[in-house]
Amino acid sequence: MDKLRKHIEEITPVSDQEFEYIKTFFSEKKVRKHQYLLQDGDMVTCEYWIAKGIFRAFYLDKEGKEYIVQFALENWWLSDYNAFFGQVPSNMNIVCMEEAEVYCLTLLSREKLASEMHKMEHFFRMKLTKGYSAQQRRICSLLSGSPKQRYEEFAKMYPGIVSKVPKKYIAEYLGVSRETLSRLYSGGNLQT
Amino acid sequence: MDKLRKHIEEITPVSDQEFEYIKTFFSEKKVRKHQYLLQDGDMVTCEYWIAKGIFRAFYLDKEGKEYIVQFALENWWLSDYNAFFGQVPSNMNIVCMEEAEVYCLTLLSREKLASEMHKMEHFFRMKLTKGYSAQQRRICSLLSGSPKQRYEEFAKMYPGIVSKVPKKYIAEYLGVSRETLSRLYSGGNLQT
DNA sequence: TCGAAAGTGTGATTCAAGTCACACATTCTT
DNA sequence: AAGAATGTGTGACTTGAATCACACTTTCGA
Repeated sequence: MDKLRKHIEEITPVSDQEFEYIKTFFSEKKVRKHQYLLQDGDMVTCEYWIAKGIFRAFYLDKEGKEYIVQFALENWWLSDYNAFFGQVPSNMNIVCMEEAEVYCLTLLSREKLASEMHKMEHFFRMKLTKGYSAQQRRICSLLSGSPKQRYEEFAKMYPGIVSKVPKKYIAEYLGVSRETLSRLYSGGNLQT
Repeated sequence: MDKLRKHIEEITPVSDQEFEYIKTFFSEKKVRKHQYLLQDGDMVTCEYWIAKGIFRAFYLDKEGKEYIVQFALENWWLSDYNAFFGQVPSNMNIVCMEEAEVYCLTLLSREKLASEMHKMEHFFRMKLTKGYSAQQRRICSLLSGSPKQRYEEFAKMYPGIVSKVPKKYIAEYLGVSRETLSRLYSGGNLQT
């Protein structure tokens, strides 16, 4: 749990005592490759903080095609926030892609923690702020960029992901076909 | 300012006294059609709450093509949050499309307000939460939807915008060409 | 350790949407 | 009230990316 504390203290310091209390809101969970953390249609009880591992969050259209909404690595928060905050059934799936360990926080715990400790409310707000910004950049990139630009931008931003997950998922994240993505850096003038 | 109070009280009640204090953080501003609230390259000093009017927030690529990141109507918050939170020069433009009145809140004021009043921190977090969810839905729609689906979804979600702004901006928001959008509901099987 | 499954590159073909071009309608502006 | 600017529909043409198809490679699981 030390890593979680460090993560929180990137935003706001907490005393030993405070952290002891914060800890009680989380529960630990180990997840193996291919295991679902969340499935289509489930109620979303928790959000997850990833201590270790890689996940992808995607949803399926009627034809069963996958679209990746988010990757998540160590130190990231992850859930279907639409469903989590709105307390409606999820339409997303979250799957483990690499042996993982996560801490779970229910919505109730989250809100309790936020209301009892101003600094945790602040922490969550700052995290949300950063996420909001990142999403806005992604929207810009989806709207304007050619597949090539999108890929380059993504590769620059998240080199760790590019090297660790199969290309086809990157393609799904970028909104291009696997083949097109492949042609981008083989035929194309792109350094891996 | 009564409307602002009402807006805040949708999330959390505030006493007369508290609201008097909150008010001091905002400054009022009138904006006319075509006027820029924010321009490419500016430092972003404020975020804005719209008491009245319509805005569009867009950015321009190297070729000068416009991409709409967000529309904003009455009761919405608006800024280039990337630049605002990160305190870097904006790469967005915000233009008034209909006679408006806004309240301005600087980053400093915002953070001061949030740190002094837990309930305002909560308020901002809740707003951010909603915005985050909405963006996530938009990302899904951009990734998966055909132009037609995207348009239908948008029209359903924001009927007020569809009826009030020129189609070409809707097209820019959806990431399709003006012509394609036009063909969607003339040739196409789509009710206006 | 061997067969199956998953990941990847590349060609051929198709097609949806972008681009260009123009006519007409609507609304600003002075 | 007239002319300019803006908004909108529609045709013809072009094109970039999706799709389909297949070979080869790597990884995984029993």
